[in-house]
Amino acid sequence: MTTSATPRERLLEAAGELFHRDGVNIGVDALCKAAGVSKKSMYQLFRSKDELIAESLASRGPSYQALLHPGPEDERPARDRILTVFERQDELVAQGDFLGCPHVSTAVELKNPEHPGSVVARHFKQHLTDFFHRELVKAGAEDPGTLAIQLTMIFDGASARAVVRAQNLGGIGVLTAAALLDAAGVRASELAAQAG
Amino acid sequence: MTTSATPRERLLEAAGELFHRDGVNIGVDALCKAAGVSKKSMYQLFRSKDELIAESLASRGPSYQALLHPGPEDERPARDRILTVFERQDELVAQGDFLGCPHVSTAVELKNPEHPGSVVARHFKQHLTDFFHRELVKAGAEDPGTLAIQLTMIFDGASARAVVRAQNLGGIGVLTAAALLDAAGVRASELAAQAG
DNA sequence: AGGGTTGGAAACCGATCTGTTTCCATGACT
DNA sequence: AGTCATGGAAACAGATCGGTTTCCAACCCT
Repeated sequence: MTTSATPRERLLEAAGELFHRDGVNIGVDALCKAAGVSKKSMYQLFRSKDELIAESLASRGPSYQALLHPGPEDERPARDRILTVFERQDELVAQGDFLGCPHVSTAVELKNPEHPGSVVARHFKQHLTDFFHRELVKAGAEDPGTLAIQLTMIFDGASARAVVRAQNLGGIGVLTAAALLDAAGVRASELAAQAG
Repeated sequence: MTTSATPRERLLEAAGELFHRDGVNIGVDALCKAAGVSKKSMYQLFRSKDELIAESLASRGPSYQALLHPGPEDERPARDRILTVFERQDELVAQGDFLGCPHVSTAVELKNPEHPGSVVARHFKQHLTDFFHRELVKAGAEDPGTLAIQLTMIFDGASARAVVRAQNLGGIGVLTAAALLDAAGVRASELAAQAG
């Protein structure tokens, strides 16, 4: 029985997992059953299924981000902090239970870019790009704006490969991100140029 | 009325479009209505909706490929032929009616990698990788296998950006692919080393 | 013109969808 | 102990799902 935490938390947790595993077309009945919450309660806590989609995606954002990003206690150079994201992603893919980035998958399934869930997905991608951008500025990269977008693109490309189960060379994301950083002059030996 | 071509062709055409635009969860009724074909005929021509998904995806593969790949009459160096794929993709994205790679979207929605539609998607991605590989071998690249996969990954990453409507720098795919080719020594000035 | 095949329109099946409602068991507060 | 709010179980509504079947109009060939 899943009777810990509040009904709202249980719903967000179950929704986050089931929407990702089975797609956003999973029924509300199955969702509520998994959460141990009645439909009545669900519709008191959320206006609609669409709102639950968006809120569950948003609620899992921080933990997903924490899983990928290096913490502030990691004081290695920006280049290593950036590559950490791709290393962690590769680990998830290697574990075999990686179903693609939940935000991208949800946006793909929803189709409508105005859907609240698509908006959340877009914001999450922006957060990732912003992280890359901050680190690239620290590293003194020449065009951090473009490079940050390129890195995000590689991240999503690596996700897509996992989804279609394309032949996977382990570490292809790290390898490609590193190649781009090299090309941009953000080398391993580069000193972090703090502007603080 | 859509009464040209055979019912089978009309179905494949409508299915290819509607599955892509509305997702694979669109109903068989809507599909048949769009194709001007009865459900009875549909189920005489295809064993199930799942088979129709796979066959419509497969049937649109060649034209999608022709849209992206340079033809054999394009005798420019391999590097240019490779970049053509990304240029054409950028054009599609810029037109605004780009909903992501149909193969990746379908695989994302189906979840099950054993689904016949997912198998078709995987094969399509392999074809793209194979094209890159052939060109890279022609260009004498050092590690064509890895680089071909990296290019495919960039292709899918660029698709994902379009789907989530992330901030789009025009030509980010071309730019990134070119950077990778540069890093691998497949330069614009490189002479094609035909092994024929 | 007449016989036979093709294929569309639509009813039908049971299951499931989102969302609402009713009913009742439980637990907290006084 | 008695009142009251919380929330789960489940029936319900109307629509739609994938898939099957019936019926009939339109065409083919001789």
